[in-house]
Amino acid sequence: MTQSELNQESDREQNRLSLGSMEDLLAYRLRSAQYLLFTVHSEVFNRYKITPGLYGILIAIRYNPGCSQIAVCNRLHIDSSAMVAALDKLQKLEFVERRPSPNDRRQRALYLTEHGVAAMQEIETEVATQEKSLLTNFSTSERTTLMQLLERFDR
Amino acid sequence: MTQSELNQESDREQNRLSLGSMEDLLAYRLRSAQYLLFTVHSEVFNRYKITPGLYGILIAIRYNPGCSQIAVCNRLHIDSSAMVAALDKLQKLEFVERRPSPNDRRQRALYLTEHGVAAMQEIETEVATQEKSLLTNFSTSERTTLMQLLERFDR
DNA sequence: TATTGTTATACTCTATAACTATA
DNA sequence: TATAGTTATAGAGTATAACAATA
Repeated sequence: MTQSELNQESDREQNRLSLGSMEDLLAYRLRSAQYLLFTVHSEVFNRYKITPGLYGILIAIRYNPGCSQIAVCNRLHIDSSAMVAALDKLQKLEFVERRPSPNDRRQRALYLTEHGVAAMQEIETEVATQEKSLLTNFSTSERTTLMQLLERFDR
Repeated sequence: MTQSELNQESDREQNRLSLGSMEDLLAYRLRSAQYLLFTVHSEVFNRYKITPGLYGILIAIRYNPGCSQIAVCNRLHIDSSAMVAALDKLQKLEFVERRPSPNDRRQRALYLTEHGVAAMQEIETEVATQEKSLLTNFSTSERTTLMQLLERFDR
């Protein structure tokens, strides 16, 4: 077996091609860390038949009961036509209600159902627990530093 | 105008519904920061008719000339059938060549074309410049801290 | 006139299964 | 038997334009 064949073998086992300068890119590091979080959380999301995107919508409604669809769209950078399909799904899962808005008859006021509230409490707890266990080898000050640095990219 | 109408008005202007506990989630902060980076880089990617995903593939090939498709798939968590379409695009853009592998006739050895090498030099420079300008209000030590913390999520 | 939500549509991304040629 | 690459296909996500109801 030649040296180049050995390298290929080792690559295959480790799944580790070099990505050169990309490994020093913030965009790559963010994507890479997010991929890990996504993988860890996906089991919970699957169990409740939602996705990270739908989870964001549920959170927005949970903390802003009665908000309009467009408000959620703007906050989460979701297209208004995509929001229709997403809410249809969440309504079918009986997590969300669309009620007529008292202020503006064009708008729908969004609310979690009782079932939605209960499910969200469970999901939020599980997600938070998973994050904590992912951060066990980070000190308290490292965690706050990381969060504070990331917050500075908000907007 | 009532107080609730004022709140709605202010929400609309600021696009700022509260996301409650989600704002303390690492997963949310990562996604949020990544969205900003994605937005900033998208103009460059559009100009070269590529996407962040295709950029990752180009980088992998650039730093591992002659690598197989499956090696890139494994490194970047891309499905092998999706890789076919991605490489078809990159070949049509004349960024990439698929050559027969000398070691294993099942494999294709991937290489950047001359045009691909030139384009990648330009793109990598622009991307790095954009990141630098995004990080202007971070001190040198803040930047290294951020990157080192994020690296610890790598696998 | 402008905005909210909807539909229709199209395009991309992703994932699965079945196939081929090679090992 | 197993692997690399391909095709076909179906599902999800995303974006655009046109529309009805309402402001």
